[in-house]
Amino acid sequence: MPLLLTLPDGSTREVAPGTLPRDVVASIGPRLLQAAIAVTVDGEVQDLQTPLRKGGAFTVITEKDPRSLDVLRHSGAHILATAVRRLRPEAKIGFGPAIDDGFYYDFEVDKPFTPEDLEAFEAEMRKVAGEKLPFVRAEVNQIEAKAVFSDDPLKLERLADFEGTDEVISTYTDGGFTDLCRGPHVPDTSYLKHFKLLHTAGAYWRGDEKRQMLQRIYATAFFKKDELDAHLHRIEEAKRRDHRVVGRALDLFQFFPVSPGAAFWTPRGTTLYNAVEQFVRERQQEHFLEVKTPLLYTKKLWEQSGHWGKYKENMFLVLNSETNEHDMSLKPMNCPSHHLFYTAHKHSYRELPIRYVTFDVLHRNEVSGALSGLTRVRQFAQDDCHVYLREDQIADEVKFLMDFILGYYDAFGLSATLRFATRPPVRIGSDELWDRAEAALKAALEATGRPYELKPGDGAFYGPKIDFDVTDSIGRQWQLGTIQLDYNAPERFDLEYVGEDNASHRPVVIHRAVSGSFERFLAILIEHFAGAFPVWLAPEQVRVLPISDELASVAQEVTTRLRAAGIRAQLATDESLNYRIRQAEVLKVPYMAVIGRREAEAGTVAVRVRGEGKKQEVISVDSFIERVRGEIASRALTPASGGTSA
RNA sequence: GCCACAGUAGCUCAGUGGUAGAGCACUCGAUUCGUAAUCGAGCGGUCGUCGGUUCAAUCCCGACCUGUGGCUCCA
Repeated sequence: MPLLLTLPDGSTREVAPGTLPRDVVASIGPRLLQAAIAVTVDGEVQDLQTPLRKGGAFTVITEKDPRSLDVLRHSGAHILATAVRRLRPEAKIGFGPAIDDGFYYDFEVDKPFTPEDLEAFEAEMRKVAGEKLPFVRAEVNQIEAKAVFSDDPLKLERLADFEGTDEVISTYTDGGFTDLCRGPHVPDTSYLKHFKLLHTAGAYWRGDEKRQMLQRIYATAFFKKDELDAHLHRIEEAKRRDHRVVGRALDLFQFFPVSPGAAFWTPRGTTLYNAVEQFVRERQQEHFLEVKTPLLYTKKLWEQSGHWGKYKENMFLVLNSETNEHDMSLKPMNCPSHHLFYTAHKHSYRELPIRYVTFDVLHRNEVSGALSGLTRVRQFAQDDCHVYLREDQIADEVKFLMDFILGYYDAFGLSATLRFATRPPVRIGSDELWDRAEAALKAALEATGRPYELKPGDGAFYGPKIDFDVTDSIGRQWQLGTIQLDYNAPERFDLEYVGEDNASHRPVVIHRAVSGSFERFLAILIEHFAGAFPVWLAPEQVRVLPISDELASVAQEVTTRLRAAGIRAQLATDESLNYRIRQAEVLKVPYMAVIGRREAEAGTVAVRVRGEGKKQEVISVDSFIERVRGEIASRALTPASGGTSA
């Protein structure tokens, strides 16, 4: 039976099964063969030397197709392994896939790799690429494969997974190096031209902390030099924006070893923190009920909520010195305390939905290796809300919360992607409850008409959720907000409302966070704006700069007026004018109000905008105040960045 | 938690087996300045902590603490 291939122009080809795509492409045109990286058959990417087994839509993938990059990078991983094996023949090979921004390869070695090793490997890779070694594909059976990889226990283990399946086992060889591999690959090693080894890291074999630690080498590769350069530049840009670096430079927060994973907010940082928190409060004023609840609870509550069983590892337990037992814990979540509030009264169906919100501090005992700046901490606060509602209100409520969340991100110039996460392997509650919860949330999500992605198995242990992944100004994604549907808590806490029928019913609970944790959200904002905050967020909004000391009293008066108008202004009289302008620029103060003799006499200020250099504007103090107040009140995203200047 | 790397003045960093330096910051003095660092002087460190090797340790070794990059986007 010949295979029928349909080309993009609608024409068809009949080829014998086992024909190589290379030959099909060559028959279309030799120039196309030169440009070809791989092909797709019926939507599946395969390389030019894997025999065709089925027909269907046939397209040629060139450098222009983003999918070709994965092929190149996967081949890059093999070339890395080839180079490592030449220099360290004893290295056992693990896995080496393409990943989002490049590729990696895992090795088992006695001596970990040093930075010098990396340089040597990279040089060797350039040699391998220069040798233009073809990637030769072979199909083998179990017995042959075992023989090929007899010295590579990790490969043998992978091989064993295929035992008893009808999976086609294939190997790829470039030069003297053979790897167990599904492909696809570029035709030969010379395709790898623009690449860089980035760093090493430890990685458990198969991600299992009980297995041995392998040495992973991370790298990246591109078809074009300018793309590689752009990528490396993005890495540099991310470093420049790193909230830990910016946070120090702008004096926003610090950490002390005496409280690992818990931030100390400086006066400037606290101002920023409060500005964000106040914004949330204002937005929640109308439809939410803010409460404050204790930080410390008895074990009994956590047993009831299920945390004691499922979440204890992450909780800070408090030792009772009398009984020598851990019978209390700092709260890692707010839900139980909100449930208590709910149960304190009888509720009518007419009251629902009820929305409790809290800004309380939470503690989670993250493992030491997981801590990282403000993005992964042990103490943090959430803009945490629990909604108690009737099942028939789910769709409206999800839409309401979703609009609330998306509007919030919008205020910071952040856009969000929606992800729907379903039941995880470790969970509480019956499958029937999960069926209902997932169906209800999905229906609500689809009723909003917004596009979303699926994350199977990624739900919370008590329910499915919608996650909001936000993209920042340099294209990185962060998971922030969440809407989680919970049918379990109402059971566990015996939550009830009285229905129209005068009978008792179970409400549903929705867990909602918008910022995720404030700590992490502020880290994201710091990086998103590169420290150049819009006026309403800026810790210091205006710096008043008299040109000489004789104008100090006028400048002081202007500063006082600005402050009286609710503007965070500071007067700077030290050193030279140039020096003070530089200080204000470095601290990314949005506005500088310069006052010389002319301004003092005319009752004006020369307004210098952060990042815009000498493009100043002389306006009256009154209109300057008006302008800044207006921008603060509207929470405008001005003055625009300036975040790209060094 | 595990692997690798790092820890020198408040910050950024240089340096050496014979108990340490720079720039900025800070203090003082001079300068009073029209848009990104005025000049000079001074202060400042048990070289993360504890132990070991050594005649001698900030440097070599070990442990600990803290931080940084990671810890399957399955061959």
